Amino acid sequence: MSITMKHIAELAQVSTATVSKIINGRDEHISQATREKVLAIIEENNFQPNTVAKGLRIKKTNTIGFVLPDISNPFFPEIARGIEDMANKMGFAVVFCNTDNDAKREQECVSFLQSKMVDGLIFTRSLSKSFFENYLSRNIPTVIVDRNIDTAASGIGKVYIDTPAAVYDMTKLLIEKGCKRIAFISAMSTSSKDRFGGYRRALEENSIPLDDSIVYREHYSVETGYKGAETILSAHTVDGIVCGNDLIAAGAMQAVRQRGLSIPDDVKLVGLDNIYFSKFLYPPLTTVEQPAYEMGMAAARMLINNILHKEPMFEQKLEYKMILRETV
Amino acid sequence: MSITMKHIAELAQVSTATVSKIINGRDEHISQATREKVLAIIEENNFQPNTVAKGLRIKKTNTIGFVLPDISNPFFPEIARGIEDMANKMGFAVVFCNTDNDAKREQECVSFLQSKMVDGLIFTRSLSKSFFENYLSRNIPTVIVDRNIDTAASGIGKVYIDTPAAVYDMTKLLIEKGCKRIAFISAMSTSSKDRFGGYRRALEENSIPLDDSIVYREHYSVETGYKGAETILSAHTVDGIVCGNDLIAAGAMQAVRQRGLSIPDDVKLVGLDNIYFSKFLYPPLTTVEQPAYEMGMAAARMLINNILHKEPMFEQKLEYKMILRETV
DNA sequence: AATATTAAGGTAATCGTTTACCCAACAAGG
DNA sequence: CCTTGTTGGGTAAACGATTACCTTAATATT
Repeated sequence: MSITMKHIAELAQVSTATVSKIINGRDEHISQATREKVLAIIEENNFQPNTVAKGLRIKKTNTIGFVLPDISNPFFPEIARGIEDMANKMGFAVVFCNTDNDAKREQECVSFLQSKMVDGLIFTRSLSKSFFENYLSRNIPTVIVDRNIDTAASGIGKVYIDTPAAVYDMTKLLIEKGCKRIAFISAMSTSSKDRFGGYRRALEENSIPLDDSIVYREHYSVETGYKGAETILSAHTVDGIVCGNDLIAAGAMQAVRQRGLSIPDDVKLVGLDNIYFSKFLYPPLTTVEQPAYEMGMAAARMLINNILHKEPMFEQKLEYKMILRETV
Repeated sequence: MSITMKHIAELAQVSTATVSKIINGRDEHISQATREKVLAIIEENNFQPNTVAKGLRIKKTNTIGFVLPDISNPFFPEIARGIEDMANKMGFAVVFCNTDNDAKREQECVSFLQSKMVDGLIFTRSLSKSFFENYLSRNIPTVIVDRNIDTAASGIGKVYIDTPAAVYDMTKLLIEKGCKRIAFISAMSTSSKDRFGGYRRALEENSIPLDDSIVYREHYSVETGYKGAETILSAHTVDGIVCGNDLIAAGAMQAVRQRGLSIPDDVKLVGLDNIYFSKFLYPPLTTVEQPAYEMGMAAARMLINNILHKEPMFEQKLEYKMILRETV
């Protein structure tokens, strides 16, 4: 039985309208005396307006939803934190929803968040574009982070990093370091402009033939890294491995080491993401830093500016940075 | 301008009361024909009741709040995910709130969550007990996870692990492995029954004198681990280090290695938490697994059972497990 | 002096659901 | 035929805030 505006109004002997006006700064026509009295009573009773009721009334909840595959995947908490911090700074809350990369769950997340009247949505690594196209009709402000999906002038914001270029750079680095036979382990993807594209382009430009038998693609997970490296190394000899992300690199490193091969002498290896733990791998992983926290901030900023001031959405490409450590 | 129950009612030519009853299964007095018609229209229009309005009306939002220090600290996402999964399974949403270990922020988080009418709260590593005592008066169902705080029969639930015992076990392990001079690096804590207690007890029972100059306490962070180990090793020789958590261990391992010392030959080292990356440290870290995910699940289950069925809160101690890897 | 403006604050509808009651029609029992 | 019960559903008041529109009194303008 929490305290409401009505209680405050009674205590101050004014109407709830007056209290509301004071709280929301629409108080040009309220006397200083009344204002102070009401404010004092609010303070005294530790009154906090019910945001649920407010949200219902004004049809704005000052809440945004963040749809992500899995918060326990080490890459996402950084983004999440960036979103949270910026959102909080701008007066918004954020509610998370994990999809586990399942299209149905994703649908449910969106329905759920909409029923909570979120004012906007941030997606990361959204899957089905069919879903997406469908979803677009609902016109709720949306930004996608960390995926350069083709949204054809839809009014959807994007914050991303040119990962194919990063993979290109890393592959080239391996080539410059003398690698002749470079494997690729990453997640499966139907998109043409994904990480694999960067790998292929680097090989092409250096006249190294692409060899499907040393390409392994499954998920962005440690397990994929381990299995991929195992599979490849058991049948082939390679001197370099390009990993789709740091998780994969961690798994691959385990497999390499278990085969008694040394990193970087026998095989050099690069990751992508620079997650928190990459520097503690052994040897410390050479990777590229994706400014995850900044991406989160940028996404939240863009979204909330759109919600609040109708500022238009746009595409924002953030710079990555190669982190040279000891695996090459 | 989203679709509402009123639209559905109009389309079906019934009252909103009827629609509501059907949706909520209070439909003993609704004919099968009407039920089917309404359901079909709901389906067709993809109608989702507005949970904000519902929450306001029934004073239940089916939402719980999770107050934590920092989601980007690798230990928390696991708990968070456990909470989320169990909550979702039981029909609840969870909204997160990061406090950054700041008492004022913590207050704000609670106010914020209360204004969102959350039905219950989960805290982890809450700081100020003064705050806590104060807060208790508001009687909203609460459970604390991962901290054995003394709440004196307050109706607050607890899910925790006997970390002092775990630290005791780990210290003893070091002693059994032949360590004679064992440092301790952890976070500062005023609680008597914290990790330090386990360390001290193990030393006492083995007649090893406690030496304050090889005890370093600051935060649960990599930096603390690094600085602590540096500080201690620059002035003393030790052959074992007990670390308050795996983050600290990771930092300490860096410092040890930088001094040219070998792990585990020159110095043995144990952590606590078994975070995801501990096995990828070099060498893989010996630590104790705290079932973080299970803790999250247990906490959410206890809380929601209390909310839903008034089941009483209780204390739940979860078992830890030593994970023997290669740092001892 | 008559009128217009402004200051200060109140009234009541509204947001989308839920639910305690109410009502009508019909069947069964006495 | 009258009462009672049941079935099928509607009415309207909440929930807690916001806000367009009123009202009243005081002051300013012509």
